[in-house]
Amino acid sequence: MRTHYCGEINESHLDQEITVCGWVHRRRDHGGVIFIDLRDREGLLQVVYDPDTPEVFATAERVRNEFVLRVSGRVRRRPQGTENPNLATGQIEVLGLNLEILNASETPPFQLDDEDVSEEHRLRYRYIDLRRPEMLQRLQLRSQVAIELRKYLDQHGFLDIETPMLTKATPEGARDYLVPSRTHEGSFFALPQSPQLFKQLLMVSGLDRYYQIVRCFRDEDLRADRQPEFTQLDIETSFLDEDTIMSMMEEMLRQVFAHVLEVPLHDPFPRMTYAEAMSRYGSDKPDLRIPLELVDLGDVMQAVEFKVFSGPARDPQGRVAALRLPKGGELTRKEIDDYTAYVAIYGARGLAYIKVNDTAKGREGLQSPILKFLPDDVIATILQRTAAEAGDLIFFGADKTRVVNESLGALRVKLGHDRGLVEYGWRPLWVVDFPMFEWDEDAGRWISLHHPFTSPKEEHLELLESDPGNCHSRAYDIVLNGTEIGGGSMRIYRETVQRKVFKALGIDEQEAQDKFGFLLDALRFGCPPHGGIAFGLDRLVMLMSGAQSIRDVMAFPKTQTAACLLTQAPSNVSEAQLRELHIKLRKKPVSEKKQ
RNA sequence: GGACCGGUAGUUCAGCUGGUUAGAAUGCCGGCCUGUCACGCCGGAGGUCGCGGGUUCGAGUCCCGUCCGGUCCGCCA
Repeated sequence: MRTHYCGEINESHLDQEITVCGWVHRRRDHGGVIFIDLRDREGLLQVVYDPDTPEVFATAERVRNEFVLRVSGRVRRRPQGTENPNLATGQIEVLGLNLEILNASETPPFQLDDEDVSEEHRLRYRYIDLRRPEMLQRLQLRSQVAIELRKYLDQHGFLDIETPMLTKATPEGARDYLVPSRTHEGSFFALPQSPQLFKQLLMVSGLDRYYQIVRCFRDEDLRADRQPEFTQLDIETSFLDEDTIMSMMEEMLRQVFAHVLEVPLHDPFPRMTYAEAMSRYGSDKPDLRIPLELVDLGDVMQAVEFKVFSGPARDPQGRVAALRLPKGGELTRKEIDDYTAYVAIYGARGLAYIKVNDTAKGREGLQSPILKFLPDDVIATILQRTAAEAGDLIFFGADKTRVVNESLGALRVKLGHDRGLVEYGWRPLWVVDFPMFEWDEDAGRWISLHHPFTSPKEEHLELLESDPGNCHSRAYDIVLNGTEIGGGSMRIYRETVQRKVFKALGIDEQEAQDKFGFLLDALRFGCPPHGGIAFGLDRLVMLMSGAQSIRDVMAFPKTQTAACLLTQAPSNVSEAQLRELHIKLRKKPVSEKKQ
């Protein structure tokens, strides 16, 4: 019978006899007594065994680290001078009167108080890694966040409705995880990339406020914030417009942050158009904690002799922009070279810069290999627009707009972190007014920026055919401290509009019918105007817990090659299993990986 | 598909321009210690240097390949 958690015992239990269960965090012998620090998910409690109880003392001597114990004893104040201020339970201890070894343990593969254990070992022995207080707290936080989200949504009339895990492959978007059908030879289910279409169908049904905390699957390469299976808070509503949905979602997040972290978030969250975000930050998910901004210089660079600048300045697809780094004059040549290499990752062919020594002296107060290419009036404009001060460094990007945005946008974030410019706090932001499409060079067609079910702006409906590139959508993303934690949109609810969007995407009638016939059908049977949003729960909890990767807020994450080190999945299966699924392997599977 | 970093006792790491018996800390085992709590002291065990090949009189170290872990680009409607 468990009566208490170790970490819960406090002065209110003084002189009481209590029973706790837990793992031996550390056993020490000293002065003829045995000290056992017993650990559970709530914390540590020190239990003392002395030779006055010889039988129990003998058992205590057999105890090793990570043994599982049930301990009974009397709570007492620690003797004067032996209190441990580092422990929540450090003022009291338990005089052990009984001791049951529930299970022994081998020496664990790594020490729980070692913070530098490789992730490989942590994942291989995840069940031990999760014993660490840091990991337990993250999972507890995750649970609290989920509860607060559910509470808010329940109070606002949302229904939690489950949708299929075995569903239909989607032609657009990420790669699907496929599941072969045994009963339909040669056919496959796909695991859902998101429940997008099912939640829209629920709107057709009149379940006008839906939510689900749901696993989603995407067979794409991994990142620190991307796992092949991840959890989404999926939401859809009918008859509400985007302003209403956004303010409702804001309120939900404010409530979660207030209740879980006791942190107030802005009210309301600021909003910014996609165009402004790209222009000022080179990113559609700007980290507003970093006080650096891109400044456009295309207009003044068109006439300069320096082709590196004038070329992109004259190119309608090009951009010339500056990024001022306060006190950047301190950077060494090596550091600047490193940043040049850094922006090269994003396709930038160089990283021009000007060191500002004295703003009053004009050209003479500056230092840069490119100065000789720039006339005085251009230099004056640069200094004026960037608001440069003595000691600053101004970086330049000049290339295709996409390359300038990605490279300077990434540089801005890196400089912010490297130079300690990231401000403390939470900076949520709505990004709105996205383009419907972007041009895919390789495919030679337009593709959805959001997804094919996103509604175009009413006033842009005609542009679907005449000028898709300038057609904007009713989509909105929510960004927190530079991480996209959610995205949503008003959906298409009229069949004719949906057909036009498919057409703009190069999906012909036949394919539209094959892949999305059920949706087009549904839209004909009284589909209400609707819209929603989906939050990345892992990313949200990662930010709230200060973790560096979503793996740290998932109990059993996968490695970068999408493998599970704990179970050794994926693995080979028997010939018989494959035969039932009508699958023939072309090659013999590679032999099992070594342990 | 690509770039970069890493892989050496159980764990975290050091190991220089190649050199003879591969080290430290911690953990583990044994002994000592009358209140420890990162206890302390003494002793001990513990290694296919990820794997394969090559260069060399000689490889943990250099070269090639490969596997694994990580960060990133591409990819992620």
